[in-house]
Amino acid sequence: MAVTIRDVAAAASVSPATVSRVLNGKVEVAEDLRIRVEAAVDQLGYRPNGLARSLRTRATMVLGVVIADVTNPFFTAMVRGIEDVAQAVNYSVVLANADEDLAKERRYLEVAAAEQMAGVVLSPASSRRTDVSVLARHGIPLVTVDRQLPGGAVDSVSINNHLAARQATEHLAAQGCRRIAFVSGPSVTSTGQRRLAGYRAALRASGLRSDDDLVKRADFRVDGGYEATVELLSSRKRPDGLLVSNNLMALGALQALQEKGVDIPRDLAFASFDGISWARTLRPTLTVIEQPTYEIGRRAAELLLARVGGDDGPARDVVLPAELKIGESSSRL
Amino acid sequence: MAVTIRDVAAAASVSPATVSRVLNGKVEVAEDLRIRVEAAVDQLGYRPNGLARSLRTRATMVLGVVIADVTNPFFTAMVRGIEDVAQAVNYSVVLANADEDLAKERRYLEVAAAEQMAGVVLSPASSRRTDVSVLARHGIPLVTVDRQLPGGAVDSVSINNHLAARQATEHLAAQGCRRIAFVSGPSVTSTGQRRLAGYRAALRASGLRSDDDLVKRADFRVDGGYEATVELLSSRKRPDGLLVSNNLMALGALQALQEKGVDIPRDLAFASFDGISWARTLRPTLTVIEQPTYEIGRRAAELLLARVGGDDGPARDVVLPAELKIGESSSRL
DNA sequence: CCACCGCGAGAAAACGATTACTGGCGCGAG
DNA sequence: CTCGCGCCAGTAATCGTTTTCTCGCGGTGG
Repeated sequence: MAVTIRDVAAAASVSPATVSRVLNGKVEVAEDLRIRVEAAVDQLGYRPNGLARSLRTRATMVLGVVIADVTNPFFTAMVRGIEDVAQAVNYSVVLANADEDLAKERRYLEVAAAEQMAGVVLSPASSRRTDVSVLARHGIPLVTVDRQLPGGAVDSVSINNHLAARQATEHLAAQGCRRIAFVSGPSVTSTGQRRLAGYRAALRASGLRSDDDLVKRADFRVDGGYEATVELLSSRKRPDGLLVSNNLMALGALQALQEKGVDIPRDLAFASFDGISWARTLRPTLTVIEQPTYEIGRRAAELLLARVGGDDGPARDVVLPAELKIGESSSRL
Repeated sequence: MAVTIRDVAAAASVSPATVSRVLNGKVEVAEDLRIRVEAAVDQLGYRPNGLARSLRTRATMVLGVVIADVTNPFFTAMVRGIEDVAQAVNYSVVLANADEDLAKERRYLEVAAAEQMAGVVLSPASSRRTDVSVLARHGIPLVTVDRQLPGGAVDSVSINNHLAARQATEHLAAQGCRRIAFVSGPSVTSTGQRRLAGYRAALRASGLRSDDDLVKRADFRVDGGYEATVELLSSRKRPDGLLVSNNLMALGALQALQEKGVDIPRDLAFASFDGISWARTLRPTLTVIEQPTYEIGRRAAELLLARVGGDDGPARDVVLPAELKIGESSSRL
């Protein structure tokens, strides 16, 4: 059914080894043989079996990208950056959706190992419980993005989440907000932790009282942001500022605010992480901490390809600048 | 370095064959051997090499999904449907981003073939020039989604694009629009063709004159939608209705309309294909043709898995219902 | 009591490629 | 002229599994 290298060899009256040599072009092969082989190849429509090849060479030209949420434009934009770098050197990129779920994440890491992917880009579902040992065991390089793993043993690309959250919170404080609420991501992710810490640091720096009722943890999804915000608004003393720690939750929050008739920015100043590139049409325009998503992807891919190429220097943590873009949603002055 | 089945066999003092049998659980193996093997497996942390396994069995438990644009929530939502069905029967799903680019698409189809994926879900970049023969040659089942291939030889899941476009256009006409413009997708995609045809049919049915200046082709991306709309607005006789044939272009269109100070729906009634989940927070609310994205993914996966399972009945075209959801953006009465 | 049958486990072939090794040939140098 | 070296292509080993085949053992039936 499928045509193999032996079929080609037979058709060209040469040995399989010669066919292989022609195809990989590493060593010289006599002109006439090469021509016969090439003719046979495209007459038969031969495609090498990638599995067999990879099994033998112990290397694929495929990078795996295991992201936390495939429906989040933050991650998909990043993927574009990875792809562009990878394709330039002839690597393919496949995506897997871990869905913020440790079991799925693990499963896909095992797939990556089983398929002997050349390298993996991962945004770990949990800083503590994500287990990347399966990759290490197979010698597969890993770069984390957006989130980090403890120990500092693996390369990472991210932004300074603590600083970014702090700046955004201080911005809200500077706008006169006294009760600044925070919709946090899962505390098991490094970004969740650091953004929360940055928020708290900003409150201290601004001389504002930290109030546990003002912090809600959600799951980085739209519905979670919605519910967290509804809760925040149901308290006796409503917040007058709100920072949401990712884009999807921000959408949920906005909907909740709208439904409750909260006017932005008059009643509440609003800011969130991760612009949604398409939010330009929203009014009021949003104040966001914008991450260089495409660049994050690029850098991650570059780091990874360097490792794939044999670089075994110490782990690097690339920290890219995030920008606080102030829009109408937080302008109260 | 990596631990193989022979290592396990040696550790358990059995033959590799026995280890394989224990792991796959097909045939009975004596209790004591089984226990020894299992102990050795998790003492050594053994993971079977997927490449070798797939090479031998000529089958993987991986489905490939090659989509036209990974940053488009329409496609990623669909992926979730595919995943849920696949994971339920222990298949993994990997994504590839063809980027509406025939070369990249081809490349990923070849990767799918080379990796001997069990099946492929594809939204073809071109109805005519997309070449899926590499899959056929390897006997890899294929299901197209959102778009179809000519010949009716492969399973597909989509909506009735002609009807949907027609209904939306007729709705705009019923709102009193006389000059209804259309921002079309690439004419090389089946959806692009059919939506355009539906639009034209509606104009005829409504007794409206069809005017070529009212139709702009763009590329299914935000910027394309923006530019097309700017052009439409720059004509002497501005349209008073606009249908945009996908979600990303709709965003671009909205931005253009906003910048040009066009009031929706007073100056222009607006409708578009493919809801954007977060558009709920937009004012005015949008009139959209909403596709059952998750369900499209589910059905595609089910069809595909049936084929993987050996079903070789005639090709099926599943047509799911789309719903015209009327929002404020088109309500002029 | 022997032969055969069945069963369970090991030996070995296979999957389809790459690549180390081998052998033959041609050419150059001694 | 002969020896040897180098080059090129073919043979065969190899990657890590699965699976067929084979073999040995024990039990049963004739």
